Amino acid sequence: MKLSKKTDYALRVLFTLVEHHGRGPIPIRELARRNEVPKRFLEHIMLDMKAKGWVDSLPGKQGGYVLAKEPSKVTMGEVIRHFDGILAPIGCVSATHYQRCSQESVCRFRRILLDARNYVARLMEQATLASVFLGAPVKEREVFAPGLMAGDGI
Amino acid sequence: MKLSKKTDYALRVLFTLVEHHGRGPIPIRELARRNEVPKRFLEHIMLDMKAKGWVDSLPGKQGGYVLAKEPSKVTMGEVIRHFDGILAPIGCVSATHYQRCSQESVCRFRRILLDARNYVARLMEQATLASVFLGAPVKEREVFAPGLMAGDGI
DNA sequence: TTAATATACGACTTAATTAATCGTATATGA
DNA sequence: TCATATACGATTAATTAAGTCGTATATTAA
Repeated sequence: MKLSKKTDYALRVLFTLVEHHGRGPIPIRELARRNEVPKRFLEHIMLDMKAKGWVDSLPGKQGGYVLAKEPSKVTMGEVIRHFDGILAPIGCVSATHYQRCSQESVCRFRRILLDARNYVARLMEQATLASVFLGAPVKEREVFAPGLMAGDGI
Repeated sequence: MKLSKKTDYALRVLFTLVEHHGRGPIPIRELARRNEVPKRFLEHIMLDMKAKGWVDSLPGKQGGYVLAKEPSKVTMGEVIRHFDGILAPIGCVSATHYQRCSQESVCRFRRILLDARNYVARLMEQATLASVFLGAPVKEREVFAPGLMAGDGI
């Protein structure tokens, strides 16, 4: 699950819209500036998200983009899947983009990749914009040091 | 963590060598055939793995490749990191290839990506060729159905 | 009504990465 | 000494990611 820039940008903007939810539209110019996303590139991303029904647009003066769904009704899994296509590390363990591999019956490492995909998929599918927004940004002191893992107190 | 073909091929071959460990060299031709890997492409992969000290080569008749380390001394994490460079879904939560992101202090989803990277990194770092080899191939009945997750009885 | 300010959207470009292939040199041992 | 291996740099082909550009259209505040 390598995140593309597109997905990264989309998520940044979505959380900006969540933060502003119910307080009118934000123009692309502003969304691009606040999240350090190339404006012309963001146009396509927003259009794409509008088609998915996640955001809505209002043209003209005072126009811009608003969230079209409740933050609790959109998951990170949906967003990542839409832009990157796959959550799994390899096609043969993907639920949504399964691709048969000739080695499946003898493959020794498929099981562990399945484990990885299951954890990540469950994590991302239960992560709504609302629930993730509430979990505040990671403070400096909380960040891992190399070798320090989840469960070690983070 | 999207696995490249190169990593996939490398792992396939490594497990073939684990299976054959202590019973002499296997020529590339055979490694390529058994694992459905393009032979000329595999040459580079083997060379690369030789440089890493994971395999060793014997030229001439009866030559080929053998495992150069004990299967318990090589982890899947090392192999994936070597060929794909990064285990984390994004640079800002990578321990080995950390890349600062200007949005870090305000990013809402960094925490959850860190969670994903921590689980996967720990899983792959503890997965030695030996331990993974012992966990037999996944049988058909054990494979997920869409929606069925780890912990649901798999 | 019109000028300013938005989004809409296809076409195009550029850069990077991935996944190879090819030719040839060199080492080994039966 | 010849058949059979690996060694290894050069090159290419295909795909994807990332971003730019021109222009059309909708809205509304003055």
